[in-house]
Amino acid sequence: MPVQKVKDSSDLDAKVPSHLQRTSITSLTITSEPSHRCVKARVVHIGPVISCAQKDGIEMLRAELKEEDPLQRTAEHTSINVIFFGTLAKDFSQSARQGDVVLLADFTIKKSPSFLRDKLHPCQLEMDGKDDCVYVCPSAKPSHGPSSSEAKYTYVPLNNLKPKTVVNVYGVVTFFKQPFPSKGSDYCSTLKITDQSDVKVGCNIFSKKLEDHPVIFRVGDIIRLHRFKTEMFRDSMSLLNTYGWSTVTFDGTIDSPVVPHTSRKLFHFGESDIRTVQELRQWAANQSWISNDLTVSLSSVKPGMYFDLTCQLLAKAVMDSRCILLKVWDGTKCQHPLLNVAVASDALEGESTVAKDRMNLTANVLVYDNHLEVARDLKPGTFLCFYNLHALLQRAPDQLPDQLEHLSFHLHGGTSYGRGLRSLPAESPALQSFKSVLEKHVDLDEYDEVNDGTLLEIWYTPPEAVVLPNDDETDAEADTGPSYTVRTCEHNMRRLTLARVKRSTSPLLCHVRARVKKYNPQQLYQCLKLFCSNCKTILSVKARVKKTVHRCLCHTALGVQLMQYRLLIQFELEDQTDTLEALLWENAERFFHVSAVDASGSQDLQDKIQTIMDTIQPPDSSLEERPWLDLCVSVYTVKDNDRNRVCYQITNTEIKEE
DNA sequence: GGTTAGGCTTGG
Repeated sequence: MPVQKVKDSSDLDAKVPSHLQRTSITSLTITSEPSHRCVKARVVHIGPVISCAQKDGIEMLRAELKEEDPLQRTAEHTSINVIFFGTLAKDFSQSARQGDVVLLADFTIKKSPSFLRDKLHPCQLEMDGKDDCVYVCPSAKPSHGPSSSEAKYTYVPLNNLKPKTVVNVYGVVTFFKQPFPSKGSDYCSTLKITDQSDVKVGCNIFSKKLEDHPVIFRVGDIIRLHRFKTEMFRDSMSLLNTYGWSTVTFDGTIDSPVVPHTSRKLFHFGESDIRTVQELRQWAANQSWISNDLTVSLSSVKPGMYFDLTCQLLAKAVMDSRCILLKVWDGTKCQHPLLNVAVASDALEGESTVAKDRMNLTANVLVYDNHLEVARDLKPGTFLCFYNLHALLQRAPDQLPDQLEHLSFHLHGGTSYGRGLRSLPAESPALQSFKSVLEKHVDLDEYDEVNDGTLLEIWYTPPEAVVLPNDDETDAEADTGPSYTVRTCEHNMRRLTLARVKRSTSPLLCHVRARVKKYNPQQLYQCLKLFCSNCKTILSVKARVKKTVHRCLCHTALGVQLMQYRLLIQFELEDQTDTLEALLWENAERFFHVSAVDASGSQDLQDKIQTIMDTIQPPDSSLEERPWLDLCVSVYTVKDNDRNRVCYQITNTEIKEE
């Protein structure tokens, strides 16, 4: 069945076959039974028809749909990808436009392979065209508000405003501040707008409710104001919201769908609004102030600059009561070395940025004072925009005076020059070009990076170590009972307590007797890693990823690198005196008598590792019930953000096999 | 039934 067009959104509802139940995008899961369901949603993006090499050259098209149900619009996962195959792809490409509302049924639900990257929806819909049902309602017929009885709203051009009147106006935003707390009881939005009359009018909006403030992403966005009061201020006309006020905003991009944004459940929106928005877009595109775009990518940022940055949040950490660190990237490489702000891994929320740090892709943004209110609620993965971000050269701690200074980013306190930040919805038109840049980094995303950034920094093979001479403070109290492990080294040393090991200086090789308090990762399949011996990148292996090559991160001339399977476990050891975190890395295969590459393909070998771990640390066991382990431990130092850091690694030790 | 802000940088 080809794609069918209908005239009105209500006609779509009439097309719903009686046996089908309308489902919200939000509630779709991989286990949803699709045969009785249909979705109605707005098309926010249509990709090109492409030929899919993996599927015998069949044509396919990706479209992005957004929830239309107003009750669901604030929920999570309101947007979803739909893949059309075969003739349906071509049909859809010819029949549907961005902004149209579509009704889909008889789709299949698959896991979305791009979810980690686009954060849209864990599932995607697939339609192969055989019996599928696709209805399209063009956006020229608005789906909001009364469609038949168009109420008459009069919009006053900005050069015709008279003082002390209540008016409706349309304008293009030339300046804006994100809502900020006023000294009174409300949040305040401050903007300046203009129209074809070229008169600029200041506008203040006061409301206690943040969600009622207009959502403005950039200069050039278009805003409609209803019931605003005019008043003279410093010889110019200005506008202030008054009883019954409302605002609706639109993206300013020419030829993008005219999609109204407002928190109001009911609002008027008709053909004339679409025309007005299109005319304002056309006019503004030729104005000099619109090309004065402050949006800059990391690749072109210069020291000292104030600029707007569209980016994605990778990780965050509270620094103190007046400062939050946001680690972000925009997929472009900065020309200046970027400052890395060191944070304890347990204070960091979000993914490890170590691989991106190494490629000079991670910008560390320090967000201060009044901006904390917004920054606090941001979740890693969110797309966001900083306004009036300040790029500053800074010396890293411990950095020598003759070394290159690093670029840091500060969102200073206050709202001067529109300083602020806000999250962007994943389908925002402001993000479309940005997302295509991120696509180029898909090779980074195909793997989960190791969650704990501290592990990544400790890939070094421990250096040749000093063997500590005999020491009086051996662990006399330690159980002299059997050990579950055996040391394979030939050092003849007495044991040290963990407390003594911690006080020692590196490099050092020593023997300890300890129990395992806990270990990471708890899900043992996650201990299997892919390791690039060239650039020292460690990647987690997802079960379905079979690729063992990657684009090497430090030596681009070497190109694609083969990665090796490795095992990596972090132990927390304990004896009577202290606890100690020690890695099992270089010695892991010998420790378990299992090769990592074999384990990658064998459930039996993975089970063997699990059995060993269950013996070392029986589930739900008390510390006393756990066996003692005789271990040889290497104490060594790594550079961690220009600081020396002492690490411990289990070496020369194997599990005893009966 | 109506204060707040009414753009205009810089510290950390």
